[in-house]
Amino acid sequence: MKEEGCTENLYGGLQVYEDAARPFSREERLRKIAGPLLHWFRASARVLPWRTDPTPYHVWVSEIMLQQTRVEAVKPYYSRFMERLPGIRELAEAQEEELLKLWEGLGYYSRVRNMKKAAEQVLENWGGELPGSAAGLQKLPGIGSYTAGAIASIAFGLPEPAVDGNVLRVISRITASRADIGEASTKKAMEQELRPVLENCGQPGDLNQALMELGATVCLPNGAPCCDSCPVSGLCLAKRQNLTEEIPVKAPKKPRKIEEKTIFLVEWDGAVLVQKRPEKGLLASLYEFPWKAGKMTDKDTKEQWQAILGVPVSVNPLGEAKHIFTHIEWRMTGYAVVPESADHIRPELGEVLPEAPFWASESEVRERYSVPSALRTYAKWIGKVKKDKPRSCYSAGKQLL
DNA sequence: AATTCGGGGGT
DNA sequence: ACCCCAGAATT
Repeated sequence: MKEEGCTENLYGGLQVYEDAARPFSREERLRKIAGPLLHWFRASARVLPWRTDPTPYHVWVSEIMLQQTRVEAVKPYYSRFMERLPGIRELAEAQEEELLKLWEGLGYYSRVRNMKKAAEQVLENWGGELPGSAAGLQKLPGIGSYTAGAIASIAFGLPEPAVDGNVLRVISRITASRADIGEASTKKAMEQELRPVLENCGQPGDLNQALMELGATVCLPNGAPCCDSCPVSGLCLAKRQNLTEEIPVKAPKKPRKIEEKTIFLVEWDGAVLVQKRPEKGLLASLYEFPWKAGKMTDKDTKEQWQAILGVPVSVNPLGEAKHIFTHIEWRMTGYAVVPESADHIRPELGEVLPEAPFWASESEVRERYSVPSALRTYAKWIGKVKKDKPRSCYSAGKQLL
């Protein structure tokens, strides 16, 4: 019977079985997965942009982008990034604003800020080349135990573990471990267990990638593995004991905080008001539209902006939007605000608003300023709000004409 | 040991 | 809704 949600490419290569009467020890089991996994990986590895020429820089950039991010999402970002910043020096010398624009939409923006810092340190302390050891790599900002192991093994051929979410799931299932994969101690123990396996496999970079590739394409999460396609199913204790639904074990996460906000798209003469977010915290240093906590009415909005700008304004509703972060949920209400008169408009808003919003053209917002995806629903209205249209043109964020 | 960092796709 | 993702830094 075909496994639900799986493709039908059954694995027909090298497979290892064990005598049920004399099961392998935990150590033996892990040692024996290397051969089949390497064989499988060479035959079926996905072709990925960062695999064609795995220099330390290429592997580094790809691994940072891939942190908590799917391969498919990374591909276009990686290509554009490499085109613009082909080496460590270019990265170190790039402006933060341009880096954030290259990262726009990818999320976890401290990743790219840390990468610039690390590039500066590499020029300063390592002669412009990434350190060739896991310990040296891990001293750099943004490189933790996983990424250090990934670069060390893939780019330098060193037998270092690279334990990510995929590997935690794959190894937990193969060994039928019920240890909570959310615990740091579980990850640490797994890294130590994998060391001798990597030291004896001959191709540590490929084995690390094979473990991840297996997790991403075959040993899928949420109790939906494709065991018929798995090169190590004969060695997998979770499969034999029918525990693939139960393993891996992970503690539940706490609920999100809900924040209500009202977003203002203030447009005048082909420009829109934007402001820079604080340098620390959520979406640090990205650009946003002026906003206020809570859900405001159009009447409140009109009064507020007439007071701020010093001229009469018209207000059109842009509808509601929701954006879900890992730990916060924004529930937004948007309004387009358009001054009725171009005369006597207050040009410098830093005097009246602490966030100091400024006027930016539509093309500047598109090409220069990094705006978080959370605001995409409202950003797409830039340049489409015409004050000569009657307000009935807009209803619940949808253009009726 | 917990919390804080984004965003998107699959179920 | 809830899950997860080639995690790391900070508290």
